[in-house]
Amino acid sequence: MPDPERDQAVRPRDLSILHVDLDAFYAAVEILENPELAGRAVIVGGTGNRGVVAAASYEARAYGVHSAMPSGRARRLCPHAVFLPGRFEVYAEYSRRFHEVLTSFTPVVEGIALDEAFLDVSSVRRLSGPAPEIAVRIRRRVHEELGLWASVGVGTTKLVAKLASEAAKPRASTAGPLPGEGVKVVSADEEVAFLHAHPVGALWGVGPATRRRLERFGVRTVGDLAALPLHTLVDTLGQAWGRSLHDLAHNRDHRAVEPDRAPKSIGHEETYGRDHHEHEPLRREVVRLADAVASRLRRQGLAGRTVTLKVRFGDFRTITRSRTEPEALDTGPGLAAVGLALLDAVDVSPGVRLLGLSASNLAAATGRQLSLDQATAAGGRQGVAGAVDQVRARFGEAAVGPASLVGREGLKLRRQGDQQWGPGE
DNA sequence: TCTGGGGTCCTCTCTCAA
DNA sequence: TCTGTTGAGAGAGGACCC
Repeated sequence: MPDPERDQAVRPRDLSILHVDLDAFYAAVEILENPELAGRAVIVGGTGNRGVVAAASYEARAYGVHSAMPSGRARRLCPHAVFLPGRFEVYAEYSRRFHEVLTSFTPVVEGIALDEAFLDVSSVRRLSGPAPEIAVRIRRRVHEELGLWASVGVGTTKLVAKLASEAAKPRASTAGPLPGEGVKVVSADEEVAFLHAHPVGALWGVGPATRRRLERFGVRTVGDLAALPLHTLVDTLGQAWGRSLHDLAHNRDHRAVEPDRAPKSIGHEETYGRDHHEHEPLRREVVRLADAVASRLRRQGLAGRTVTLKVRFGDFRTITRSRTEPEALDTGPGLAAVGLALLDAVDVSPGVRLLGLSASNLAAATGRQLSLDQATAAGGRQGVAGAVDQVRARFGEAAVGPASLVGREGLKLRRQGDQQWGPGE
C-alpha cells in the first residue's frame, strides 16, 4: 500500500541544517587555559564522593571514562588523570563567544547547550555559498577565535545533522586521540542508509529504558525500528512517543531550527555532602534556593505560577510536590512560602540527599523595578526585590539576601553553576 | 558502580465542572 | 437525586537530553 508520508520522506530536500558541537568542551577549555595539560588525561566534574564527570579529554576517554560517570569510578579507571572541579562562569563566557561566531553566519541559531547548536542556513546560502562550505568556514572561525575545535554535521534534518556531527568527532584510542573528519555532510540520497545503520540508542530520546523495551522486539538498529509496524510502537511506547519514533526511523523529522525558545521552567537543585534528617536545615535550604530562583526569574523578566519542590532521599527515591498559585511569583519570599509549605508536608526522617525548587507556568512579570528609595517608600515585595537586584548588581551577589541565611561566614547564597557536578570534597 | 544540575516532554491519575 | 461521560487542568513521576 502506498504510504504518502513515506514517499514524502524520500523526496530530495534542502541540505541546509547544521549541527555544531565543540569537542570535549570543558576539558578543552581547561587545556587551552593551561597548556601544560595538553596530551594528558583531564577530567572535569565533581571532585567529592557524590560528584560525576562532566567532561573528559580524549586521553581519559581511552580508559573508559565518560561524562555522567560517578567521579569515584573515574578515579579508579584513570588514577593518573588530572581532576579539575570545573568553572561554570569561564565555560559560559566561551559559550557566549561560540554563539557569537555562529550568529555571524546566520540569525537562525538554536542553542541546545553551552557547547552545541543547530543552524538553518537556507536563507543565507545565496550570499554565503552551499551549506558544506559554510560548515568548513564555521569550524575554522571557531578555532581561530576561541582556540577550540568543533565538529559540524550537515544534513536536511536536525536528526541527520546531529548524527553527522557525532560521526565527524575525534575518537579515543589507547594510542592517543584519532582525529575525526571535522565536517561530515550527509546528502539527501544517502540519509536513509546512514540513519538505518545507527544503533537505535542514537535516536534523540531513546535512552536505556526505551532501548530495553525495543529489544523485546529484536530492535537493535534504527533500520530494525523502521521495519516495526506503527501500531506496535504506539502500543509499546504510547501514542505521542510511538508515532514520533516511527517518523524519525523513517527519516521524517520536520522539526525546524527555533531561535530564541522561551524557557518553560527555571529552577535550582543541590545535592548535599551528607543526608539531612531534620526539617530545620532543609527549610533554610528552601529559602536559599527560592532566593536564587527568584533572582534568575527577575533577571529574565519572568514570574512563575507553579512551584515544584523536589526531594531525593538517601536511597535515591525521588518525589516532587507542586502547587499552582493564582498569581505568578518572582520574589524569594513568595517562592519560599510555597516551597516551605510543600516541604512541611514531606517526611524527611529517612534522610534527604538533594533538594530542588523550580518555577514553571512562566509568564512575563508585570512588576515594575524600583530604586531603593522608591522601594522603601512603596514597601511592596516587588519593590524590595527590585532593589535587592540593584544592590547585587552594584555590590555583588552576597551583598544582600534573606536574613535567615546569614551565618558565621557571612551570607551563603546560591548562584547558577555553583555546584554543577555535585558537592565538593 | 552508585549515580550532578538544569532542563523538556510525555503519561497516568485524580478532581471538578458541565 | 443519582449516575455516566467528557474534557480541562493540576499533580506526580519517569525518561531523556547535554
